Amino acid sequence: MQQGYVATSLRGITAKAGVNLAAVNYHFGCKEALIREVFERRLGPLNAARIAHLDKLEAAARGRPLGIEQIIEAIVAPVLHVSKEPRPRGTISLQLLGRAFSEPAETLREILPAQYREVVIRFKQALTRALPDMPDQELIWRMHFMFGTLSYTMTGNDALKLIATCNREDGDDAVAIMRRLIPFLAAGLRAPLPALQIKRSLPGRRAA
Amino acid sequence: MQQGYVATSLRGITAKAGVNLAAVNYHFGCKEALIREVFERRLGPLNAARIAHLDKLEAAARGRPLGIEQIIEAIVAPVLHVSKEPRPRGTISLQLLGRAFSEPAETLREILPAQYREVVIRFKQALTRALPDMPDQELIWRMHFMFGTLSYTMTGNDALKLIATCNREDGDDAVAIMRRLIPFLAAGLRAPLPALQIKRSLPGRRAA
DNA sequence: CGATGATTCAAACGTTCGTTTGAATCATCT
DNA sequence: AGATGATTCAAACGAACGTTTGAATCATCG
Repeated sequence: MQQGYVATSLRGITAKAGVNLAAVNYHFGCKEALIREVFERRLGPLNAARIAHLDKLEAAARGRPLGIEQIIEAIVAPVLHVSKEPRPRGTISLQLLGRAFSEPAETLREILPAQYREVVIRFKQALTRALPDMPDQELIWRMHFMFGTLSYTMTGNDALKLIATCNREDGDDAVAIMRRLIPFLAAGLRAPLPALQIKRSLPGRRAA
Repeated sequence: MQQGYVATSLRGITAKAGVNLAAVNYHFGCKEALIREVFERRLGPLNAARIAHLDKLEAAARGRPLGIEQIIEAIVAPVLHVSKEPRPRGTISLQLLGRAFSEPAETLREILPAQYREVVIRFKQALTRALPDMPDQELIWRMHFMFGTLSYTMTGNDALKLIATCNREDGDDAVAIMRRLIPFLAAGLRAPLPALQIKRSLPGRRAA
C-alpha cells in the first residue's frame, strides 16, 4: 500500500512474505479478495473500537449530549492504537487506511462504504445532538472535511515536509499529531455558519 | 487520473485523444514526462493565481496582517476558477490535483514539492503574521491539516456520499462547497492551542 | 516539382502482471 | 506403513503494459 493497489504486485507481496506466488490465488482466490481481507482485518477492529468508545461515552453521559472533543477523540484514539504496533507495521497500516479513501482502485470503492457505514451513522447522530443548531447539510459537509483531514494525515504524505523552510521536529509521533488534530477539528466543527448562500435568481423558499 | 497514474495506460489516453499510441513517446519521451507536463500545465497557473491573489491582498493591506479568511480564500478561490471549466474537464482537473497528494507514484513525489514550494512559503509567511501568537510547529501542522482537507475535498471521493442516510442536495456545486470550507478551516486555524504535551521522562529544556 | 525534415502510423519487442496447472510435498488418520 | 486430502512449488499461460522501429504521410521551402 505504499505504492497503491495496482502498483503492488503479488510477486512482490509473496516474495516479501516468503511464500510461493501461487499461494495467494490458492488461499484467497484472487488479488482483489486478498486486499479485501486485508482491509476487513484492519478496518474492522478499528471501527469496532470507535463504536465501542462511543458506546462507553454515551453510557457515561446518561442521555446528555457528548462534547465535541469527546466525539472526535472516539474517532481518533483507535487510530493511535494502530500506530503503536511494532514498526513498520503501525506506520504502514495507517498509510493503508488513510490512502484507502483516495485510492482510485474500484475494488476499494465497494469495501469502504460497507466498513464505514455504521461508524458514520453513529457519529453523525452524536454530532447532531452535540450541535443542535447546525443544519444537517452543513454538518454532513463538516464531517466530510473532518474525515478528509484525518485520512490525509494518516497517509503521512506530507506536502510541507519536503519544503526546506518547514522542517519539523516531532513528525513521527502519532500521539503528538493527534493531540494537535483534535482542537483543529473541534474548532472547525464549531465554526460559525458560512455566510448565507445566495441562490441567484431563485425566488424565495430559503431554509430558516 | 480517475484511476491513478499506474492504472492509466497510454493506450487508453491515446485512444480517447484520437491519436496514435506512439505519439506520446515521440512528443514527450515517456509516460512520466507526459504526466509531468500535465501537472505543470494545471498546477502552474493555479499556484500562480494563488500567489497573485495574495500579492493583491498584501498590497491593499499596506503592511497590516491579512485576515485568516482572506488568506484561505486566496488558496481556495483559484480552485473554483478551475472547477468552472466545461464539463467534465473542470471536475476531473480537480480530482487530478486533489489526488496528486495521495498518489503513491514516485514521479509525483518529485513534481509536487517544486510546484508548491513558493505557495507554501508565501502562505506560511502570511499566516504567521496573521497569527502572531501561534508557535511555528503548531502553525505548520495546521497548514498541513488545511492542505489535507482541501486536497481531499477536491478529489470528490466522498466517503459519506455512498451512505444512504447522508444524502446531499448540492453536492456538485463547487462554489457552495468552498463557501462551507472556508469557515471550517479558518476556525481550525484559530483554534486554541492543544493541551501542553507532556514529554515523558525528558528533563527540562521545554520551549517557552 | 522534388527534396528535406517533422510527424503519424501499424506492428512488433521485451517485460511484467494475475492466474492456472500439475506434480511434489506435507499432515492426518486407519 | 499407506492412503487421502490439503498445501506448496516451479513453471508456464495469456493479456496488458511502455517503448521502439521503420515505413508512410505530411508540411515546408528552394
